[in-house]
Amino acid sequence: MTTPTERTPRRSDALSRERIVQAAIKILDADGEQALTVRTLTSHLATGRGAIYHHVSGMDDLLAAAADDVVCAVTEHAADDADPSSALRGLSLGIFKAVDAHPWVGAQLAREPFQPAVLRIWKRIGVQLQGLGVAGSARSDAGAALANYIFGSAAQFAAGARRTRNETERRRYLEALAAAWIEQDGDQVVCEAGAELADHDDREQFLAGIDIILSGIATRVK
Amino acid sequence: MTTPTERTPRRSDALSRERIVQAAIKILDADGEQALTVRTLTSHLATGRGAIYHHVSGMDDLLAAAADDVVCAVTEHAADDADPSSALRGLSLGIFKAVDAHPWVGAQLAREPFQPAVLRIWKRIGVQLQGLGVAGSARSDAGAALANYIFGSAAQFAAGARRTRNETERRRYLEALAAAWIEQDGDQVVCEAGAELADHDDREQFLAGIDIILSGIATRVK
DNA sequence: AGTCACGTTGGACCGACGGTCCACTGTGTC
DNA sequence: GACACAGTGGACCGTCGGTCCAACGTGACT
Repeated sequence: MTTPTERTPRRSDALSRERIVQAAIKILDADGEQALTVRTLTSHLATGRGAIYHHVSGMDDLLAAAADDVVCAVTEHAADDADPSSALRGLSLGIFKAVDAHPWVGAQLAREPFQPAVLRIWKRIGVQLQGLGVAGSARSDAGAALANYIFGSAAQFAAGARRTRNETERRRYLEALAAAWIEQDGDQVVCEAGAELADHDDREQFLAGIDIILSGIATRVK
Repeated sequence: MTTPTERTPRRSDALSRERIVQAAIKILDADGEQALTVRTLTSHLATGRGAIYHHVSGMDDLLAAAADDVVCAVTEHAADDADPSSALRGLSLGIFKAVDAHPWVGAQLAREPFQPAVLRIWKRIGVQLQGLGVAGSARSDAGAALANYIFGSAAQFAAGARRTRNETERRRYLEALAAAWIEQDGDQVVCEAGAELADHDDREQFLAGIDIILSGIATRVK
């Protein structure tokens, strides 16, 4: 018979949602996305399968929570004092660094539109756009342009990082790719793009894209 | 003993890579991404499992080929005669329609950076940017801005379509989502964004984003 | 016309996955 | 000291992608 008295939450050590999420992040960072299974997780936590499902509803929930944890660290520390454009650049760079350090976050951001991590980013963008004087549906449009560009880029970086783990491996991979690409399509544009592929810097290119979008927004707010 | 003579490719009917890809597209369109398994595929084709792997290296290969088939129809029919900006808008709209009709393509485009379908899009964008007078690393930057925005948007649409299959269901879902969002964060920006969420038109917003990026590119080419 | 090599087929089989279920345990409450 | 129950962990389930291999039948060669 359930008494109407307060139920104490029992002991606070041992398993908890927070500990599970942290363990998941550790596995994801160390061995990548495909390494995170319920089995590896339970073995890291030295527990059984069922216990985990008392704190987390499933893999989707866990991945969303892990991504939110990483993104939260970025958005919280984002500077508000700078002017809105700088703040948006800073936010973007922060997300880039986070995805660079945790490639699985990039894939996760593109996977599910209304997960906490994504909403967090939308909100930060929205606040800064307001500071920029953009409002109404123009703000939605501008926010979507920035957010979807960021998510798209993040997904591409994540997929790239999944293939190559260090810089020389990456360069070799891109060169081979460009060569194969040029071979099967000798178009001039393809040749030029292939030539630049191996040389380009992901970070610089990503930030250049942010600047392009900010310029485009600026031309409409006047 | 392998004779040095030409080997004829045997009969041309029966199973083929093309037939397998078409069957996969039919399944993906009818029942979504998670419905495409090697088992459903073999049952649709009335064959066994091993036969499929003689024509397709695995699920990744199959999904990439299916996406390429859809994207190819878009890029081939894209108009070249219009001015570059219109051509880029037309290409974007074509991709939007394709993703709208085949949501799984959106998820696939964001999954793997150097699959054929993605390269096809990159190339079309590159060609039109050249027509716009953008060259060198500026073209890479501008192309990345457009492409990653498109891929990010496509992934978000795909995920949205995965949840809701008709318009009223979609509206109800978005309204519930906006309400939940506003409830847990009463910020003014969040409230306004939530209010606009249910009303906005994906297609218009997507095209507005393209225009923003094109404006941004235009300010740099002068 | 007879033989035979080999590309093709399809089903048995494998290990691993996410998730459910339930008997047990150890703790805080009465 | 007895009890109730949140928390735990391992057995178990169905399904997945992928491999393997014996059987088949076509087209090429003699």
